[in-house]
Amino acid sequence: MPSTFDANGVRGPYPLLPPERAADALERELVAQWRDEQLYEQVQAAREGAEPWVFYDGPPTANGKPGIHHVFARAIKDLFCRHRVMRGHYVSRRAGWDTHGLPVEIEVEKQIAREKMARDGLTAEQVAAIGGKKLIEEVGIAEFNRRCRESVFTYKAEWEALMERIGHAMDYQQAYVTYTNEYVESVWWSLRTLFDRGMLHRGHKVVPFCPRCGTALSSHEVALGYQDVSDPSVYVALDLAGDAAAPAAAAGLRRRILVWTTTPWTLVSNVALAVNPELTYVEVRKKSGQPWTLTLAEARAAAVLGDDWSSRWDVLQTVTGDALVGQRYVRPLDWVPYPDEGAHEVIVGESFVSADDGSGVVHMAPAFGADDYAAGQRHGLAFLQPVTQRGEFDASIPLVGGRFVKAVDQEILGELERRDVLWKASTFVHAYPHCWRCGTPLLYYARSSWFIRTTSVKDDLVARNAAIAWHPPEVGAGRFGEWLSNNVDWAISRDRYWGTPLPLWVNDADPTEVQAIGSFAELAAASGRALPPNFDPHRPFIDDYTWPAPSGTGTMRRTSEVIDVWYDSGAMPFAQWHYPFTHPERLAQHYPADFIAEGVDQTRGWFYSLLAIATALGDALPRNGRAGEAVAAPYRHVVVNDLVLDAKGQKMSKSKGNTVDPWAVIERHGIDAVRLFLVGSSQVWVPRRFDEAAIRDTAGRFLVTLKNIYHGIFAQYANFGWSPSALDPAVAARPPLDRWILSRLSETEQAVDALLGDYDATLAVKRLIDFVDGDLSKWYVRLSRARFYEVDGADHRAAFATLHECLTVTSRLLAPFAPFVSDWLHRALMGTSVHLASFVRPAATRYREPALDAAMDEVRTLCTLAHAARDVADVKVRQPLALLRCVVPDEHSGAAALGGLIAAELNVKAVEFLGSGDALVTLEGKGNFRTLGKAFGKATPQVAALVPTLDQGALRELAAGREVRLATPGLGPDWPEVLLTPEQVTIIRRASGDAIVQESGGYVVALDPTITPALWREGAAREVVSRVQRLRRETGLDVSDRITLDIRGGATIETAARERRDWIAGEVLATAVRIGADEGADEAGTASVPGSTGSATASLDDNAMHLLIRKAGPDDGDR
RNA sequence: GGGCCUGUAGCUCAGGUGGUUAGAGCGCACGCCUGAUAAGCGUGAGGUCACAGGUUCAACUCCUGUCAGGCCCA
Repeated sequence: MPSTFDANGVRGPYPLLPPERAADALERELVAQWRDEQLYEQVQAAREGAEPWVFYDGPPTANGKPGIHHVFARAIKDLFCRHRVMRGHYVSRRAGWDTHGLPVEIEVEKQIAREKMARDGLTAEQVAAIGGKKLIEEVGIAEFNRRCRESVFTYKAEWEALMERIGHAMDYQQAYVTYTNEYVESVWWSLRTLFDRGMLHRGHKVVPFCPRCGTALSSHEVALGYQDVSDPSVYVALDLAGDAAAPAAAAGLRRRILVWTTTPWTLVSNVALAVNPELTYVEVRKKSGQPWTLTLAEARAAAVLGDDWSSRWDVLQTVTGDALVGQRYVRPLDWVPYPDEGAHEVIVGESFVSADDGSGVVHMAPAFGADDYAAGQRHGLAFLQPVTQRGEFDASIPLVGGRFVKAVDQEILGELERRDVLWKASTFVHAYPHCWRCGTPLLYYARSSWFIRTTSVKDDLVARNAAIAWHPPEVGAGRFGEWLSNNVDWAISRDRYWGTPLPLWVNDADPTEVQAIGSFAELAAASGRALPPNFDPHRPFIDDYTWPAPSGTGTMRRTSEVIDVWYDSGAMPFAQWHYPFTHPERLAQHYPADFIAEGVDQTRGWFYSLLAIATALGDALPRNGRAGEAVAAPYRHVVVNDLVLDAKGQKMSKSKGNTVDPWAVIERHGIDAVRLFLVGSSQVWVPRRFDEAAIRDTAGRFLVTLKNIYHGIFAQYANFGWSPSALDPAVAARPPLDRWILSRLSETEQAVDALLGDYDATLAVKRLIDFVDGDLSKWYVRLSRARFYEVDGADHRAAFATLHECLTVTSRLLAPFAPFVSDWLHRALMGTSVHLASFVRPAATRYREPALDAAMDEVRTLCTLAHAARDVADVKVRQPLALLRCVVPDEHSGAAALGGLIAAELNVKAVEFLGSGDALVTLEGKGNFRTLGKAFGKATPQVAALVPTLDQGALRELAAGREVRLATPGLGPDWPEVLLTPEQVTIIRRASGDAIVQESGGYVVALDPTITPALWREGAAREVVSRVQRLRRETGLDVSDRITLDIRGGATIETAARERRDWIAGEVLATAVRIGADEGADEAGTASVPGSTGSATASLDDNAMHLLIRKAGPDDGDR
């Protein structure tokens, strides 16, 4: 039965997995197989009706190629979903696509620009000068949006192919798409709900603005674009006016105040200066007697004027900031006339002014800074806005009119110099936000925008966040929590084209009259027009829907903006189900999520938009509590992963050219190894280096070991006739080694399951690798190898049954991390897909024997010491020795019962365990600081120092568990004597006698290194076997081929060989063993079949030996 | 400048309610094994646990500060 061949030429019931088989090829076959048998659908069907476990997939934008960091994030999502499925849950895994927004528009805009260059013969610079918005409006919004809709799925096929290749089990067939009418309608419903609750309002705010894209950016978008740039650092000294009482003024000196800015172009719009009322300011004059003074913060003097400033400057006056408030000054540039309203050229007090940089005096341009704008509101300052939305100065401005503000630093500086107000100009490098798509430096710019009043639910946001289990917790409590507590209203409108249109209609005669439309039906009713069958809610079509204002005057027209794409993705919990329009019960079944996982860069992105929208909507969503009533979060657990860096620890970026092509990496290592490496190398929330050498050395090696165990130990021998059957001994009847590995297996199974339940994938991987490598491969298989060479007999069956169980359970534990090789293994062993299996076995079938685990640990420690002793003795393991004596800290541990394993592993004839009472043992005492410290406090070191002085009698008492009284003369009157308990003293037993001793942590071995002539002969016989086995391999024989063997050598060798002739024959599968010339050995080289003979000469302790093997023909028969 | 994280062997990382000799893998050296073989195994050498103070009988671990790196935000 075992030597049958199947259609693929594979022998036996267990398919072979040769180590040279490339992981990539094996995985690709499984990809195809899974597709053919619709494995994902099978898995989902098998769990239909089971307790749901809800997962949300953060939708990616498919207009860029997926990178290795996507593989990382998806490996995390996938593994927890797979684990929960195998745990018995129904896990819906609906993919989604984020399809709106600037990223899409930018791509299409680039196409349009390229086409225009080609068509009109323009250069890139000429096209860029036209500006994005003009370019788009030239082709028309309808055409532009049509192309956006097309472009958004440019890389959809590649995404889907990669996701399939990496084994990301997700439903891509029914993916939700944010641009669909259903999705948009749900988003409208939510916005109308917020509008009705008074949470949607129009405001005027300073926002980060991209002049090229012509749009404001959300804070999460700003976060994406910080770059280190060199900017001007400019000090201007402005003339102070008034205050004739000042000493310098009385002395007729010109008085100036020093102001620092990094944006000289905003000086054009300067209307005020701000000082901190609490800070101390000084007015200084050069000792060399120039006719002018400077005023600045005292704390900044050294930094601005030099560390030795006090030796070169006199302080004329020291005042606090509030004394400066209200004083007048002369603005640096007078190009922009003041409006009728608002104060100007005045010093105001503001607490945000710090003494950490600059001069302690800040210039205020309310149109160009959030702080400035707020100060402008507080102090009623004038508002100068000489800059267009394209970031260019109005044409009416002298010198710089029509120029981009960031490009005219030199002109401005020159003008300041001419006007004699420039004090000092240099440059400095700092992080400045840039447009995350086009790289243009952002401007802070006051403009009108629509906001969600998230500040009104701030407490609720914080409370709901507290209900989220963050992995790691510090992201939720720190990074995210800190930020939430400083929440500002969410600016959701964008002056763009390809996005969900903001469903607000405003009366063109009275902007305070606003209507929110919450569904397509409402739109039809309000506009009095039936919607066409091919209704498209996007621009520009939606803008055609207008109607007479309900108030009687004017026309309701849609406000022109679209919404922030983060709102789209944050609305996915309900919008993916077209809530509340279709099957509203579906949302209740899928809300809230049990689990989401994304990169840390989503903290202010999707993590926030999900929470903000859910909180703002409150009880408009099912199972979401009432606003203000902290009960629920839209996701219960979130696993946050950090960046994937390159091998040198550098951030990956296209510009550095150090990005990794996932396909190439997968081809080299297989995705299983890549996934294991990404998840297992360190906690996922720590940035990790992507190092291919490390993949090979860790995950790759682990998988090779696992395949070796299956192929090299299990399958090729099991195919001689073993398969699970009733003939296999019951677990309790198997040898200790088998029971031990099964006990370790059960412990690993429980640990991995618990760790995954606790969202700790990294530790789970490490536990599993430790089991396979440390316990199964390095110990169980190595010590059991000989048991796999036969398939009959109880011991052999026990070994096969044990290893079969270990491999089967291991494949299940591995399935969430390495879904391919685990599935291959499970199918090979059980005939079924691992992904349909249960993650853990029923508790009753998990064998545990903790005492055996502990005893085996001791045995392994003793073996380590014994190996070290053999090293010291310089006797190789092949040479048998007579005796090894062992001592363990607890003489009643179970290690002694496993002495046979030590004897076999160390090749010694006998292993003895010595107890405290043994004459060969001397005891040593050592203080146990942990227990001594509790009892003796400050006297601990003195008492501990006395412990080693205890005599053998006292130590034997302690070893027997009795207390000992100890006189302590040096300890003073408080401690004339102490009572030592056994817990306070660690007893170390040392074997003594004529032996090589190794000791560690209370474990001692003593090896007798004597090699008697009888032991030498036994060693020589083993040497012969070893040489013959090597010859067999070199000759290319199969493991089951029979041979004939000729041995010739000195008398000692031949005597040793004759003594163990039958044993040698059995070990090397020899049908005949001839020893010495008198037995008529053939001469080497007479073989007729090439490759079937081999010979070798070796020497053993100066005794030469000649070996000749010959493949036995069918005629040789058994002897 | 603020928030969060990190700093342990040449490299990648564990760990510890404070307690005796701080661990693993890789790499390195030496050796073993030879029916897992373009495999397997063992032993060993490598560390003032970033630095400085403090608390304590005892600090790599707790506290404070400093330095360096990372991420996020100003």
